[in-house]
Amino acid sequence: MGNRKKKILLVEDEQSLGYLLSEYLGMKGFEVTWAKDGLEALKIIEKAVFDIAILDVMMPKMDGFALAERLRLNHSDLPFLFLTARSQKIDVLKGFSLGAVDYLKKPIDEEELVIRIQTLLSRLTPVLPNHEDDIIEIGKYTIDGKNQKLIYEDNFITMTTRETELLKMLAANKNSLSTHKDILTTLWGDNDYFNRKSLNVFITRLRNYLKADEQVSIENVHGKGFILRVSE
Amino acid sequence: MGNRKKKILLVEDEQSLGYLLSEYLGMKGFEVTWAKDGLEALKIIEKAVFDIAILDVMMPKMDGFALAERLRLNHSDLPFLFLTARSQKIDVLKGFSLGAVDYLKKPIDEEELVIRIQTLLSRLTPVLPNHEDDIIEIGKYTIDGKNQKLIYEDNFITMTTRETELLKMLAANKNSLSTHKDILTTLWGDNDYFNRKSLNVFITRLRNYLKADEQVSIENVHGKGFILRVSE
DNA sequence: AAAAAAGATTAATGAAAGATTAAAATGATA
DNA sequence: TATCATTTTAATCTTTCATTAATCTTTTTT
Repeated sequence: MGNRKKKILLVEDEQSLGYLLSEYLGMKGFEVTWAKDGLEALKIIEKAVFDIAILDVMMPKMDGFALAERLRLNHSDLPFLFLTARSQKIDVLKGFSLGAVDYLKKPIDEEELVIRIQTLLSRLTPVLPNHEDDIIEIGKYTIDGKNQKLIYEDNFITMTTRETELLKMLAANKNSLSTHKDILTTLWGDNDYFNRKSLNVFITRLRNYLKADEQVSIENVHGKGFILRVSE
Repeated sequence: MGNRKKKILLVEDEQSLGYLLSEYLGMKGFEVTWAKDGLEALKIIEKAVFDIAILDVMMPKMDGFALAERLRLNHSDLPFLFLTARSQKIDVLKGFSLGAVDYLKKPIDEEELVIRIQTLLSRLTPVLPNHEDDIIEIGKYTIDGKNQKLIYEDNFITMTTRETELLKMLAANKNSLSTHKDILTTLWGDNDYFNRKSLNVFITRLRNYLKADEQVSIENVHGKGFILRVSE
């Protein structure tokens, strides 16, 4: 049965540590793919299946948390563990709430890392059917995330990838604020002037899709972000 | 090795067609035995070994299907092909499920018949195992995975291995996304640029096969994969 | 109330993905 | 080895979609 090489996605911006870890883990019989930042990781993950991901928390642009959030949205079945230099309680909690399965503080003890990975992999193996349906109900709408459909009564619209991600993110905390910053770092990987403009375009498009049910609307909080409002 | 004359059992009640075919096939180097009905065929088959049988579906007393069933029971290694004037979907499917290797509609094109017999004889040598039926219904189509046939009303297409695998995979989760990644890793074993191009070619071919029933279509989800949609 | 900032809307653009057809390579058979 | 079916690669055309741009509206600040 599961005797193939386990695949690890390592996301680490720091050259020396990344190299060290990928070499060491490779030596230990894992198949390691090393991504230098969150965006690269997302691209890689579209093309291959991994058993576990190791994420550095501190990275430029899309940090470990933002990446984890993104992973939760699209690849909810991939377990991950965090590497962190910081070690405040708040960070740890946030990580676990995002679905982290473990936490390791830098400097890394390579042997311990391998042991943790192995126990995690063995523990997690039977947890495969975590492959939720990815369905969210919003008023009279149903968001089918997997198929990128927005279903209303007997009809459906095929949404683009960005539209789907954005709507899912808004829906995930409906009736409460999704800040520009959160949305942009999670979905775009970077919070700048142009991406914010882009976000506005998508908000307009979603509003269009959602206008059949007047119980549902996307509300702007000036200077802060957006709220997907569902009154019932 | 097999350079002896191939033996054909022709079961055909109609005098003129039976005569014509046995003469023609004899001329083409086959050794033909002509039985005028199912019962006679059974008697003959007790005494001699044949390479292939050609059965008319419409015969008095024991029709082609009944005979095929009987052959299955006693001589499961004898491949047969049907001749039929009728051409309802149920017939075609029933024939394949009985183990038919091909189907020919009357009026018979003798040359085509010879070609089909020859290819069947060469192809069928190792095909003995009579495993599961492997039948999937998609709209008005029936996918016969075992025989790699796509059946639509009175017609069928013989698909290639890849075509069949791909269609089966799409059909296995119809109306829901099959990602590039899944398809390519499962069917091609590797998810790269060229295989994806190859996949596109097969999608085009399948779309062609499927265009007779407009309830059935293969939908693209940009950047993600394909959905075999069946609207009903 | 005027000016400035943020947001909304519609349209234009360019790069990437997909579709299609044909040609070449591969692999099995005779 | 030549042949035939099948798959892959190539070349070309079309569509899709995120972004950018341009313009208009609303909100906030002064």
